[in-house]
Amino acid sequence: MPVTLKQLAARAHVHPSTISRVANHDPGQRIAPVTRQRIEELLRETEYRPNGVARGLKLRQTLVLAVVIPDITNPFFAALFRGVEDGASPHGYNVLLCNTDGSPERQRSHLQSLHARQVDGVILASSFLKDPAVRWLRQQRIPYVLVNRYSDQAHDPFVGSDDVVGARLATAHLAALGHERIGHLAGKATVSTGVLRRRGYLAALSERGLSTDPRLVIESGYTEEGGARAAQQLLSLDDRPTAIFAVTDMTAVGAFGAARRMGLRIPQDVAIVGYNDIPLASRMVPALTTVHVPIHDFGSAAARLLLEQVETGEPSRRRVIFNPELIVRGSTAAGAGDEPRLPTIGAKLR
Amino acid sequence: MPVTLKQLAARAHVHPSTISRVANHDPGQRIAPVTRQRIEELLRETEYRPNGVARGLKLRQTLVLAVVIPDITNPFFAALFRGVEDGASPHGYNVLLCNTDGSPERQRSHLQSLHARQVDGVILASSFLKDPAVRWLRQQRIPYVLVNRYSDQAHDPFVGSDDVVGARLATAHLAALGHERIGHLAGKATVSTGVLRRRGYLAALSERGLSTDPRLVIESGYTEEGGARAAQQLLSLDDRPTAIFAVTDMTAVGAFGAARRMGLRIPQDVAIVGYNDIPLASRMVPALTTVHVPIHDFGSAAARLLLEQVETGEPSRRRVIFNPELIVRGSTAAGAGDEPRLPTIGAKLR
DNA sequence: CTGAAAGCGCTTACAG
DNA sequence: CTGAAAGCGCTTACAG
Repeated sequence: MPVTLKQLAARAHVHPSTISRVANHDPGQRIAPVTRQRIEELLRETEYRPNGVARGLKLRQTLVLAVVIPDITNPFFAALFRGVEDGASPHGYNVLLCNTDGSPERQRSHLQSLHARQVDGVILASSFLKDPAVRWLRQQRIPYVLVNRYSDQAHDPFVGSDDVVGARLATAHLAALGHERIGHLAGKATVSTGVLRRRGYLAALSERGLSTDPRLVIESGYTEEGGARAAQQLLSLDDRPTAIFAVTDMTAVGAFGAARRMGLRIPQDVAIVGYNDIPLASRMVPALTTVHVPIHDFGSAAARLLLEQVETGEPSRRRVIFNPELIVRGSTAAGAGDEPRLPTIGAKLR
Repeated sequence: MPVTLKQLAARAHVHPSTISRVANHDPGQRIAPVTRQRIEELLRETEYRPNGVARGLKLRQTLVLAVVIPDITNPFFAALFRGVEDGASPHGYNVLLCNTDGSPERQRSHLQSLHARQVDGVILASSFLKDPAVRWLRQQRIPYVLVNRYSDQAHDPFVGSDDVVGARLATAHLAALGHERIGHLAGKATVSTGVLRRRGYLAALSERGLSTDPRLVIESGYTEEGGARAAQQLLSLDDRPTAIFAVTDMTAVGAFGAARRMGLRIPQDVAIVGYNDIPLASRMVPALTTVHVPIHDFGSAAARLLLEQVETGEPSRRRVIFNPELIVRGSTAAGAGDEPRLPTIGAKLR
């Protein structure tokens, strides 16, 4: 049992409130230098640290934040979490991590549990479009920030990038390489990134005058397995696409695997572009062309937006939008990868 | 503001304690079925959830655990965390995540902060040999479990695998392939995995009658960058090793990069073995031969050991040791990789 | 300058 | 069966 104020007070022959005052360096009250010194000595000696739970109850502030994500084993969310912790930790906050696996029920139950625990705020990276859970957060006046995925356009504090722009960049790049049949491993229709990246993909196609064959768009969700499954389907078409834009790097990884299993070469038989630029992307062979977004910055910006609200006590609608940036690597440009020793077999592109 | 017991009591015209009793389904006390029904209805209607902070103060139990690790962006720790959450969450616990980046100071300060917050227990995967922070945990009677790295042999509750056995497996495999100059990217001398895996490596060499050239052992630490640096050094030797055993998969990833940059082929010019079998290992090209350990199980077993202590109130010295298992892939056996379409250039091994 | 009290929201032993 | 009280460990407005 850690030492308590009352015990310290008994030892110092003063009232607990006096100890509390010097422990908190209370600036308003002036304490007699002699007693202050005596108490400070005692504090140091006993390594007194106020009980955070009691403090939280009294002050209505727990100094705990929560990050709610689909899955921490997805490198995107690991980098995001680091950003949050790096942003919040210097301000004295600890951060709870909750994985939902993309399930609205788990998200909901986590949020309720976090609320009961009186966390000071939550960063939500797993929200759905028109997510009732987000409305609930708003209504409960729990400070929150949405990251990467939004729920109601412009209604929530948000950190992310312009997904339409990013997806257009990716797709236009493939078109510029001469691809005419470009497939899309689509995110979910219930998630903003799914809808917007699909929209960007379609926009780029029509800007280039390319037809938009609906059979070339298959929902993959956001997992490697989903990407593999959808890519396999796409690449089994009679007139299969020569290029694929995957909604995330992880689904692109799945597509890599599927292509390999089908004996297709990347990028010669099928070019692949991902989204996010997770650390894994540049290490793949061939390295993955992708849309770079500053993941760590997403996290730290979200922490900043959240702490702002916590400290002012005012909800915010601020949005921080980063610019997506295309990174061309070997998975779309034969020979441009980081695998110079592999013989280039001659691109088929026109 | 969530609804409180007092408010509910006013609405139901009963004493707060009565509400508390039915909310907690207090089995000892019997409540009049009529009032119970009325109150249950009210509870449902208001979605009452007891304030966890107040409850924590009274019950001296916060239902919060903490996981302290070097870095969540290392896939090993992400999988470990999932194991912990999956093990603890069904029991009503939330889990704080703290990254130390391998710094004893950060570890120490996180631990103190967690203690002040009265977390119910901590899972520590970043401990050093004879770690004073671990002794401090013991002395403060904070329930804890060490994972993967131990501090004082057999003195702490621990979940992990036999690192000497695993390292011997890896090294013996290389020797069996005919390698005679086998390098080692070593962990730190201050960390159990570093010491034990180095020991296993040396044991395997001497069992095979191979000389142990000290220049072939270079400390890489546990990061990709460290692995790249150390591998580069190793591979620059006049009589460079033909095989490398890396203390972890992440350092092996660094070694891959270094080898590539030096124009060396894997496995023909240099064979590489890692440790842990993170998801990335099987996706590399060539796929990484490594020592498999059940990372997710590490986490859930640690959660189990921790909750055991929390619930009994007794510290434990139980140890859960999993068997490491060698997984042979393309990085040591030319042609055995998952990249069948790459031309095999002819192995140099005798 | 310091003490004493109230109160954050809960649980539970004690009465009745 | 239910109420009233005490107390978990803190902070802070109020006295003096």
